[in-house]
Amino acid sequence: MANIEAVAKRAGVSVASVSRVINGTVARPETEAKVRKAIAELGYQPNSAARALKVRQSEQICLSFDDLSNPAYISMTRGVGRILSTSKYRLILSSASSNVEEIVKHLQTMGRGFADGLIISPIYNDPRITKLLIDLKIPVVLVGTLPTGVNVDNVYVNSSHGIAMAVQHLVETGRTKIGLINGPISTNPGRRRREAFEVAIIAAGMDFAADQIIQANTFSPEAGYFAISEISDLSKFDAFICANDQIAAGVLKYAAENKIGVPNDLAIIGIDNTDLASLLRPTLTSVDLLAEDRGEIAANLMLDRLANPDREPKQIVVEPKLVIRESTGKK
Amino acid sequence: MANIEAVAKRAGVSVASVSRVINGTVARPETEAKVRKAIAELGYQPNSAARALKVRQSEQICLSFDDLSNPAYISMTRGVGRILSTSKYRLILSSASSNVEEIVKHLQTMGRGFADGLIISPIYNDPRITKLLIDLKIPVVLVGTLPTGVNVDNVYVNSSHGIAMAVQHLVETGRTKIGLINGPISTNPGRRRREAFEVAIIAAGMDFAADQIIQANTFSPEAGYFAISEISDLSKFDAFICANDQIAAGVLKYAAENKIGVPNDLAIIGIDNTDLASLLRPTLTSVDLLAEDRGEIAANLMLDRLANPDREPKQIVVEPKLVIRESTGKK
DNA sequence: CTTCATACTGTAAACGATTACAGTCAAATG
DNA sequence: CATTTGACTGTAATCGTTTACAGTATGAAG
Repeated sequence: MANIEAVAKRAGVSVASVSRVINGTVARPETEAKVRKAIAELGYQPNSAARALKVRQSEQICLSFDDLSNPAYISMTRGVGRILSTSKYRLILSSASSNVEEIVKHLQTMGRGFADGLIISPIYNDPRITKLLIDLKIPVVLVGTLPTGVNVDNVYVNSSHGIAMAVQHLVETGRTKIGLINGPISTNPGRRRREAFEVAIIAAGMDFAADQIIQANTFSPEAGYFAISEISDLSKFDAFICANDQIAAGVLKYAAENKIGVPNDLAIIGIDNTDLASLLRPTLTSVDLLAEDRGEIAANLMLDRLANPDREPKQIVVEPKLVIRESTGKK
Repeated sequence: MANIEAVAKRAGVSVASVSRVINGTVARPETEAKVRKAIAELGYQPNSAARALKVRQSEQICLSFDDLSNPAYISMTRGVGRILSTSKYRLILSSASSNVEEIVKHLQTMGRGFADGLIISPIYNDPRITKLLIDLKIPVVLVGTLPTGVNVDNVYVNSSHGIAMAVQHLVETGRTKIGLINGPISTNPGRRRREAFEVAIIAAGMDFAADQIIQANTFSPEAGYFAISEISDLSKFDAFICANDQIAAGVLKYAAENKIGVPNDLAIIGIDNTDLASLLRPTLTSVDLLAEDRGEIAANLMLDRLANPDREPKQIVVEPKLVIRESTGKK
């Protein structure tokens, strides 16, 4: 593999001149020509690791989240990508899927010279990740609930408000027996949705009982389908709020297969307002948590922080929107 | 920022010993203890770029594709991730979305020391990408149609066969006026689907006319919806094969909104057999192109190539499966 | 013709790790 | 007690860049 010295020798110039040509600083046209010729002849490609080592920058920003299958994160990625593409930074994605240890190792590597910044949206509240976020020497932007002790730029959505809007909408359309089909309680979103639901139900003047909450064990359609199929007496409910659109899709599927009328017998609300919502039949009322916007905001926070490393960490909160569709028509 | 020398000094040992402790080679227990203490006190984290420079390995594999919104690529990513997680390599994703120049720059950087291998599934047949694939000094595995002149490991799916199966299935269920709602003809999949469709129609003993093919301008539900809405006389068709499930979802949406009975008036077949297929109403018959399997195969090819850099490039072909659901019931 | 500014160019020292090789020291052996 | 062995440890070279600084050549000005 050719290195810069080989190019310099072949072109009959110094390594400094080669470097300058590559990086677009001053050089006499004929010097530049010689260098470019040598580069072409040797098929030379500068070594990024060496450059990163020397200039202490990789010009990469790492975006990390846990669930690639969740369209909300894909939207977030799109938002981040849009902003970053206007900057000199490249976006690289690191999706864990596997165990926490691996993602920690991965992020550490990133933090040690392979990335200049980390945007992370962890769904599990794992102490190893918290520690990592504290120890990391590169700027971090966290999307979601900030763990205690972590003092970094943060953007989160007021999802409690979203759930309150959903409950209120159901009440207004005549529902009195509202359930929550939640995602895993071990996740941040799962925990928050549970809390918010209880608060919202009580605020709406209804009684809250623990069995109004059904746990799905992932945020997937299959889990939603299975969760509703396990309910012994469906007549106890006339509406479900689902922890995300994916779960809601599974619930709708179950309803379709079991001739449960939606919205007549059962109103369904999803969360995230992903593309799915308008494709399903009936179309799905959903609380838009503005994942793409949050991605954009996170990326902007990162760029701002990179340009201005010493400013105080900021917290930005996004207000959700309720998008009403067919799945919550009047009873 | 602490470096290895600072740790060595603090621990009262040499840099070599520190390095050995970090990398798990021989060291006396008390030496190791001193080093670990110093590392902890200084919050030292080894610099990955320096390591990558010296050992000429980043232990990262880059997966690159053009359309993050397409669930098929997400499945592929899952397949790649599953295999890679059993190896020492980390997976990093690079999704272009933006212009070709940027992705080329990104991939070049990867190829220059930030990644040890590149798995790429390009949908556009751009000469700059072709050139990149030829010039790149790291192993490449290409998923999809191999451009001429590129001689790398390759996995592709026999999508023509998939389309032939779809046509045949439609014929068997009594359809005689079959259309193709294709994706952009400027993409590899778009071009191949068009060709395969024509061949399959003729092979089925029917006449082929150019106006049987409708172009959607992306592979998205919106594009599918728009494409079908632009057809002046829908009665010319009793079945559509759609270039992917996303487009099919848009078509189904149009059908639902316009009281077109599926499958009675119109049979619909998607391609990719994504999660969407079983969530839509009616459920969607779809040609499974086994994206996840292709991802696994690509990752295995990469690992094999990394272990064995001199072997001849392999080509692996995957056979699609037709998954029949409600959207293609008998007329 | 000398002097000086201008415009490049080259030398060499980093950046932060890994590792071949040589050195040290204690215990085991003769 | 001298020698050998084995187990660590340290020195210094190296990976491929960038860049401060010094050097050189050219033309303009005096």
